[in-house]
Amino acid sequence: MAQTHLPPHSDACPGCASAPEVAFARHDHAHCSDDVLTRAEALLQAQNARLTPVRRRVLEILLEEHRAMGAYDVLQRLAAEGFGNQPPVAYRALDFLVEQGLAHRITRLNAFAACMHPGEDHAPVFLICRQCNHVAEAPAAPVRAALDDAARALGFAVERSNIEALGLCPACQQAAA
Amino acid sequence: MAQTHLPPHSDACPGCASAPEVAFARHDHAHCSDDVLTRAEALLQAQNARLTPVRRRVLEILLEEHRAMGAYDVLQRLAAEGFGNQPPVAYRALDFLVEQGLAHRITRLNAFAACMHPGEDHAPVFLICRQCNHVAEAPAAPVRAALDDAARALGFAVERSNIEALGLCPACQQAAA
DNA sequence: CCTATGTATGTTATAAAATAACATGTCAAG
DNA sequence: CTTGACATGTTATTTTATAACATACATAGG
Repeated sequence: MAQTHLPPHSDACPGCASAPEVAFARHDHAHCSDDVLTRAEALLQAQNARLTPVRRRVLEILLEEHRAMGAYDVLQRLAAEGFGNQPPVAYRALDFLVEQGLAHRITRLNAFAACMHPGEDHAPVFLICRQCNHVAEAPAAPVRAALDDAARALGFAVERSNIEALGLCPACQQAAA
Repeated sequence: MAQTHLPPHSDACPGCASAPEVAFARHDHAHCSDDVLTRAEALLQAQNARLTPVRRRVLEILLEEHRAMGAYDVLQRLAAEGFGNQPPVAYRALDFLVEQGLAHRITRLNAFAACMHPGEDHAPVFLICRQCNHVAEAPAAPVRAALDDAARALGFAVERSNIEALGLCPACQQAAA
């Protein structure tokens, strides 16, 4: 996949940055969304793919909510805005976004989340708090590298990966102690 | 979780060993199953958990088939053998086995597979061939280590992880070329 | 300009996966 | 034996996902 040469999103957004202390913290992230949308448009143009109204709206919804959402949650919002109200409408848009690397599927939760680093070559690693259900996307280049090594040793060529960890986020660890 | 001090299964089973060339190869693996069952009994005793008939049979089925199976596939076999034929029967046994580390859930496939290394401290890494649908469980200590590092950097404590890679197995790569 | 073609959306219907809630059975400690 | 904890069985329903087909919409070639 063609990589763009924009600076990574995390460089520009203090809220979404991969700095340890904020990934699980609340923050105003309106401009993260704008940034991602701009990048998304550039990426899709490069792919000759179209960011149609439904697709765009789904991406916006995921960005606004800034959390993992089920397909039916997304669908409900779409329907409320005059788009189709049948499951395939949501699934098609979500699948498209995942296909294009603009969103991730979190299989453990049967849910989807906007990718905060579109266009950057990265393997998504999701940290899911079993207590509060918050999800953070962790920087994962080393994990992906280790995975590729392990796969290569078996002659297996990795195309896509899902790495999901279940555990306790910092806040819930404190609450537990 | 208490670790036993049995030698790892892979040391004893040439077929299931983590050696690169065999993980994706067919092999007679009857004795792998026996071995795993023996280990499972020991592990459960240590946990004060019971390997009841349904649970044992489910584990045997997963071992016999040596592939990822959907809950309803397992259920069908259970029903044919006189056990209950409603979904909860299968799900409960499968959930129990996962809980005890005797089976893994492969969320991408909505499927379950017997763990070939019960009792050893390991993170399961699954390599799923998108062509032939075969699944291999790869040795993954380094991947797990990288994941723990990434999580620790965010203050997140990993308890369980699912690492799944989609791609092409050696055979299907050859077929494609 | 138009119309053929591919692509996207809308809709109906159904399949597949998972769980809630409750009834029944089993087994071992007191 | 009986009580309590745990396991299984069963009914019903919810949640997630896709198949199949109809309609619209953009755009490249005539």
